[in-house]
Amino acid sequence: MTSIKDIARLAGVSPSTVSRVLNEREYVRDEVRQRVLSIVKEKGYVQNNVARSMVLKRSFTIGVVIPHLFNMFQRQLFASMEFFLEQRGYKTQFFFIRWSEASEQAFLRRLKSETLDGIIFIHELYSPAVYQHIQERGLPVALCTFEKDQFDFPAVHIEEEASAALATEYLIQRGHRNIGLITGGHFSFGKQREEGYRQALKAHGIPCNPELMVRVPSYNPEAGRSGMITLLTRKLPMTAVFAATDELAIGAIKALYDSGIRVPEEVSVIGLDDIDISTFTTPALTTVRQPIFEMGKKSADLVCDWIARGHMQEKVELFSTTIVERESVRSLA
Amino acid sequence: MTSIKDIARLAGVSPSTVSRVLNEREYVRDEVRQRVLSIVKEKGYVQNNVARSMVLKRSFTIGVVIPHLFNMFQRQLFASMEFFLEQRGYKTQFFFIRWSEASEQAFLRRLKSETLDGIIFIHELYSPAVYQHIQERGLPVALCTFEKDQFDFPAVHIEEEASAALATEYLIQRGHRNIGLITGGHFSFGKQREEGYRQALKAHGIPCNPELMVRVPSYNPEAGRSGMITLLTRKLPMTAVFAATDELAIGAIKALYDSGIRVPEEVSVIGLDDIDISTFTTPALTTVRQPIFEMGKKSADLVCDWIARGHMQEKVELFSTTIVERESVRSLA
DNA sequence: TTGTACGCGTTATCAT
DNA sequence: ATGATAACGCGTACAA
Repeated sequence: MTSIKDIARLAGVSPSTVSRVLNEREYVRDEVRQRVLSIVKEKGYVQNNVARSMVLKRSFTIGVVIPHLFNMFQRQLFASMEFFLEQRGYKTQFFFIRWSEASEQAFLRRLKSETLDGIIFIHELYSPAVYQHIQERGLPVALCTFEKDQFDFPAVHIEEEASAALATEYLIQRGHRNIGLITGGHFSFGKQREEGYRQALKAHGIPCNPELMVRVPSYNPEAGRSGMITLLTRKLPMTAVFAATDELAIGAIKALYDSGIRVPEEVSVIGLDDIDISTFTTPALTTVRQPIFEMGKKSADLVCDWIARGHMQEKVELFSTTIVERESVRSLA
Repeated sequence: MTSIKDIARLAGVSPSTVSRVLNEREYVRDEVRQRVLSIVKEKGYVQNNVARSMVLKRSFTIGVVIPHLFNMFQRQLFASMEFFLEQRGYKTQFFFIRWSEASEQAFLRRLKSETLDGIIFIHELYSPAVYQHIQERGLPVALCTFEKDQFDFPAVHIEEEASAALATEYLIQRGHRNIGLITGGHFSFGKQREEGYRQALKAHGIPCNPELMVRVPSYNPEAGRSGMITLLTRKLPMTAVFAATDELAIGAIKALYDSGIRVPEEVSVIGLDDIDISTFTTPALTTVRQPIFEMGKKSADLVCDWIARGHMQEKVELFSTTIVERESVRSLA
């Protein structure tokens, strides 16, 4: 590969001058600049990033931590991040984490050996070791979709409880009283959304029936299906279900369909997230919209601004959510 | 950050010795090795990858090129790749490409400045410049889901035409004669699948009606919906539709549902890919299964073996496909 | 078995 | 305005 020295030699200047031209530094005689540039172009020379980040101690790379089996919501989130990160001149390096202590350990090792300029988490880690390392290293960071109270990291997410309450309330206002819940045990938001559901019920004087609630081990359609089957076998009166995520809702609708129960005529279903595919389910899913795109942008901004200014700014950025009315909820008028 | 020199000093040895210990090189006195190792552990020292790849001219990183708005099929594919790549000790670096000449150019520039050990394409580029660069550089490469005849690169994909013919044939065998097609114009596979559809029709003496075929600009559900609407407005007799991808099929089913046409009672729909979500549509999608997981593994193997052996091995790995019978196709008995 | 010296490609500092 | 030199952290000949 041709290096900066080759270019310097061919242009009859020193490597420093070439470097100055390439990085648009200081004053270089225009004639010299043109000469260098033309040779660069002719030779198709490009700076070696490895060498650059070695001396600069920067990699122009932001890490994004995401579950290995990321769902469609996270997929949209990180597409958004990658977009804005690139706009600001950063590359994105993904770290896929599996659901195990070992995987988190391995990640920490990798993190230490990597030269990152910043990092964004779309995935809540359990072991605090990683967060500790980041804090000690002073690495610019942003948490997306959750918070970590023990650490003073900026976070962007929605008002989880209020959003879940919004969904539940929507059901209540349409006359539903026997409302099921499908949520997950992992991650903060699963419990927070359950809490929102409880609050909405309570606010309307509806008793909270534990038999109407299930916690599934994951947040994907398969889990939603099994959760709904569980609810169904309990044979309780139930006219509506709030699924803590859209993917859960999709699985729930499927279970209903397989049992010959019509949605929304017999049972209404509402989700939370508003992922792309929710427009395309039959019936189309009524849900609560997280501003995914904006949240991705905000996360990117948080980290990039931190890097640019040299210090952290805001602590928490809360996004509000809105109901998206489609076809999966019926009014019990 | 603590460097190899710090460890050396603390252990009372030279940096080279530490390096030898870390890389399990040659003979190092066991006592010395233990001492070094314990200090490494104590200090939580990890090698600096940037410096390593600078001197080694290797990065232990495989690039994966993927469309910026990758679909669920590609998502599963690259999850599989990342899994196997990691198993073989490689990191994965993603390159998201947008649908434009400029994006491909930008990618080429990045590619040149990056130190990659190999690269996998899940996305067909138009400009040959990138392929040329890779060939000249002798970079180990694998193409996944397509081939590039002009270049001698190993490729893994399914028998596109045969698979499309399989889907069409499945419809024909169930008594369908007026079979619509929704496919896309971009990428080789769109045309190949169209060709398979034509062949199957021809093999059964069914005339190919251009009015029954639409080409949409993308392969996602939204495109599938608009494609189906187009077909519907032509008001031709049509009892079944072959959608070139599952996502297209999902959109097509949606359009049918919105028009009050029941699937499969009035119109049958078959897809191709068998992505995860296809189990959860209503009705569940009958489709042709690509062995996504295995294809991801094979792509990873192709590149890793090339690196290990120093030269390319197989040229093309063809995977066969199978029908997955679910609920979206009806027999016209 | 271990240490010394050099080089990888680049940028920053300091001369000139 | 430009060049020489050192430095980044590591691996590897080669010397000891």
